[in-house]
This record gives sequence, C-alpha cells and structure tokens, in this order.
Amino acid sequence: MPELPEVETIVNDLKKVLPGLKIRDVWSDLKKLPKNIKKDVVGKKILKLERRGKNILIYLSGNLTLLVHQKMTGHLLYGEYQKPNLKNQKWIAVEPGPLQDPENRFIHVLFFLSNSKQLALCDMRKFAKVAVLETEKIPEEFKKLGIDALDKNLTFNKFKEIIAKKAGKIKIVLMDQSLISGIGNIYSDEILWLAGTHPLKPANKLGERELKKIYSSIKPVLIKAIKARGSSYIDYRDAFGRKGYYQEMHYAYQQTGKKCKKGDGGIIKKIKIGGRSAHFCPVHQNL
DNA sequence: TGCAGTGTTGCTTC
DNA sequence: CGAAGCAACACTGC
Repeated sequence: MPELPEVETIVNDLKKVLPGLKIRDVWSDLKKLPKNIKKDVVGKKILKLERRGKNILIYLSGNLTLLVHQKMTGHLLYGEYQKPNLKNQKWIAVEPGPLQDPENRFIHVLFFLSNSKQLALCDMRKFAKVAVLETEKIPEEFKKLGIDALDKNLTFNKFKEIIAKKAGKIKIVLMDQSLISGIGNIYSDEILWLAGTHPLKPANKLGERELKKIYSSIKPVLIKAIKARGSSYIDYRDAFGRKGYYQEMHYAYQQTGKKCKKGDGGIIKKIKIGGRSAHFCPVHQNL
C-alpha cells in the first residue's frame, strides 16, 4: 500500500504523539516477528521518528531503532484498543470514531505505551516487516536504498545520472527502490501521466526533454499527495484511522476507461508491466 | 466456485 | 551483473 506520501503522512502524525513515551509491553500474533523484540524494546523510550523511502524508523533509548516497512497493506495506527471478549480475539478501538473502522480486525502487532495508548500495526496481508536494530547499524541496513525522491540533493543531473543508462522500462525503473526510493505503483503512474511519458519506454531511450519532464513531475505529484494525506485505494489509513483523499485526484491510477484529464480525448488504458498494473493515456503518453 | 487482481520486496533463475 | 518471474498472505469481486 503505502508509498512515500502515505508513509510521510503516518510518520508526521506519529511524530506529534510518540516522542517521549515509553514502550510498556508488546503483543503480536505474527510468528515472523524477531524473537527477542519484547525483551529489546520494553522499557525503552521513543526518541524520534524518521522516514526513509517507504521505511519508518522509530529511534529508541538504549541505541536501538525499530524499523517498520508497511509493504502492501500495513499501516501504523495510534489509539487505544481492547479485545472485546474471549471468543472474539479481534482488537477493537475503545473510543468511537475512525479507529473503529472494520479494518481494525487486521491488527497484528501492538506496542503498549506509557500513556495507556497503543501503537498498532494493522496489516491484512501480513507482508509488513518489523525489526529491531542497533542504531549504529542503520547505514548498513540502508546501504542499498536509493536517494529519497524528496531529497534536496536529487538534482536533475543526479536524476539523469541514476536513470538515463537503465535499459528497463521507465515505470519499473522509477519504482526501483535501489535507485530512487519512495515511488511505487500509484505514483509512478501519476508521475508518468503528468510528464507525458509512456510507461513502457526504456529509460535509456528517453531524451533530455523527456527526462526533464519526468524529473520535474516527481516532487509536485508527491507533495500534492502528501497535502491530500495520501491515497486510500483499499485499506490505507493514517495514524489516526482516517482515509487520505488523493485517490480522488488521481490522473491515471485506477482510472481505466475514464477520459484523460488533459482533455486530449484519450481514454485511460490499463496494461500489465512486470506483473503490475500500469495506467496511462494512449494519446499524450507516447512510446 | 474459482481465479485474477491488490499499495512491496526479495529471492531465484536465466 | 541486470532483468524477469514469482512467492510471501488474505481478501474481494467478477
């Protein structure tokens, strides 16, 4: 699910509430969590949070850092949950409101905090990654992660250097986290629609002009999506259980059969690229 | 009913 | 090495 704008939204939400709190306990029904996570994090204080690409870093006291990657359907929620009864083991929100969303039945990890609230990982497909690492090992952990799509150091020349030699299809290249981090299936479609580039075009066949258009589409699309608090295509919610609304502004992603918003008469088409769906306007996005 | 499709990534294979 | 295919999982909708 979450790409850079959704992760940024969640991290910004959590930055407002988590720093200063201590972790009192950990609950999970996932088998793949690190065995000693409870021993490692209980009693630790949350110091600060950071987003790197689509990764979430929660810095703890004791030189430890909690790393969360939400993968497809994961999202972190901040609230207060309880199990309603012994037969029904699903966690529900104590307070009425958006956190009582039925999607909360997919809560698989809970960090119990010192203010009686909890940090929950809700993840229908259970792809999400939760790890604890020593803070000084972060550079090693992220050594293969490409420059963040919103990094100020991502100049046009840097972008060109990273992208222009790749033989792969531009959509796939944009989604390659080891090159530029943060862009996924939704925002690669949106960026290419805005830039007017066909998603199948090989990156090394792009001209200077086309590269410039793609480069100058990345930040505006991502920043507009952050302002709209992300895209809630299926079950994405922010840290307080609210939907984003950028999906209402999508140009291409999941707009199959609709008129192109450039007004060029094109009808948004859906094709398959590398096992993913790709949406584009056949009129202004030419090969 | 069954199967294709869903925001990601990493492992395997060529 | 680069590129491609698929598995990890659970649910929805045709």
